[in-house]
Amino acid sequence: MPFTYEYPRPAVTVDCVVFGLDTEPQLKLMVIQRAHPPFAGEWALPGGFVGMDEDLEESARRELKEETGIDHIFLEQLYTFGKPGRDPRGRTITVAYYALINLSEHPVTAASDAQDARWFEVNHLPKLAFDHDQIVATALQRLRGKVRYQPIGFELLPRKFTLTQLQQLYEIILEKPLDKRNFRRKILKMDILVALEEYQTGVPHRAARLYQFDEKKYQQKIKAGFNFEI
Amino acid sequence: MPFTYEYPRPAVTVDCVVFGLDTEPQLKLMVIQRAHPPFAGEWALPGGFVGMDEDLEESARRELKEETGIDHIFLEQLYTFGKPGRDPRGRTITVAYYALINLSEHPVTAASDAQDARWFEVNHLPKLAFDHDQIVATALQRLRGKVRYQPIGFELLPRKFTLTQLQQLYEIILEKPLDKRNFRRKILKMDILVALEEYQTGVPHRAARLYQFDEKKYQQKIKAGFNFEI
DNA sequence: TCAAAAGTGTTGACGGTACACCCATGT
DNA sequence: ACATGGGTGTACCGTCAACACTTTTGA
Repeated sequence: MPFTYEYPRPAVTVDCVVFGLDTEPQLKLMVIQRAHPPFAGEWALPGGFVGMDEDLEESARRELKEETGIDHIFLEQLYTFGKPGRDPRGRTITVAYYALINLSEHPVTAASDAQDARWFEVNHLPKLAFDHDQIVATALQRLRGKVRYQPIGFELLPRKFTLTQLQQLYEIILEKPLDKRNFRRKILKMDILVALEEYQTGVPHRAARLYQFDEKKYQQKIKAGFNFEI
Repeated sequence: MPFTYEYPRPAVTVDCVVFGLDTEPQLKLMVIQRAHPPFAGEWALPGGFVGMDEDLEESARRELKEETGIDHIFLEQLYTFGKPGRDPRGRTITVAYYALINLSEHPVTAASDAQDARWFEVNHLPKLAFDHDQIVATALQRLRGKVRYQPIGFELLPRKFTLTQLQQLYEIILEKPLDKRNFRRKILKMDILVALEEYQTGVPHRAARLYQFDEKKYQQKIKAGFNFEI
């Protein structure tokens, strides 16, 4: 191999901040219990070393699948953390990703490097290994910022959802109440949802209409200069 | 060292996308001519390998200083690129940063690994080494997105500037004309600029008033819920 | 029939946009 | 005096925020 670089290298890992929305409704975070040192037995973000022939995102998806069973979800690069000393094994740089998932449609199974994989309410997280607290804080900040300008909130809901579910999602993430009538008017006016001829079932009150996010229509509108904003 | 990880590791580099605003006015990009293989003699972003005991941002600032003489500027992490094959020397992951600078206040001097360091108009860039075209494209996208919601544009101007300069800055970055009266009203209404009792000099027409960005006031307003938006 | 959430309109305030002329200065 | 950019106000329209009651359904 030409021009090979012969100096010591940092190790490179990926970590995944996976947010899920529970039915209560609450914003939750997926954490695993580490099976191996360092920090064996402690809670941490799913993640691991990047393979030599693996793209970064591919790596993140693989680790997530191996450690939690979660697959095929919205995943985006978040930030790269590399402060010397953040890993007791020696210099380690981690490329963090964040993911959004609908809790009810994705059962979780601990596997491989993890003894256990569990959802925790984001406001009641256990102490996390490494600098994972900081990574989660960064991810939350990103989520709060991004959810207002891009329609990523739908990733947290089931494919068919009610307007009240959607509103609660924004209320939880943005941590402030929204006006029902104004919210509905605004979101429907965007014309990126399809109203289904289907309704909630099993609720002890009037059943709400179900909606779906129309990705195609959204992409068309984007091209025409449309700006999503809550 | 406990738990040392003994598998092969990717190399890790940093690269800097440095934007500058010229007086013409034009948005420019700093590129260097590589002194060493691979791609010796070709144009590329300033950057290099991360030291084993160096934080990532520190590393980016060091490389920038070494290769271009530029120092003490606005610099933020952009994105991490790690597709296998992006560097002919073998697996290399690069953490890209972007920087904003006022051209007139920062003279440039090629040094160290670089034979030459130069500003190119962003719409007329030479072919760049590695995947640096893609990194620049990502940085431009980020700049266009961010400049509207955060007062980072001031980093591109001299400390004292006219409202017309500020407007032109936004017109160049956002690639669309803005209405003079509306722009002025909007920016002054924000109350984050201080109007100086100083004026342009050496212009063959009425001299414009100079303004300064008031960082302190801005931070105060942010805490009080203010949102910057152009 | 009661409890619980679904669904629906109007008004007033504010901010955005469009638009044209006089002023100050240096040559 | 002329050329060049500096600097200013108003009217219209659309969007946002505030606000309360009736309807539907299951228990």
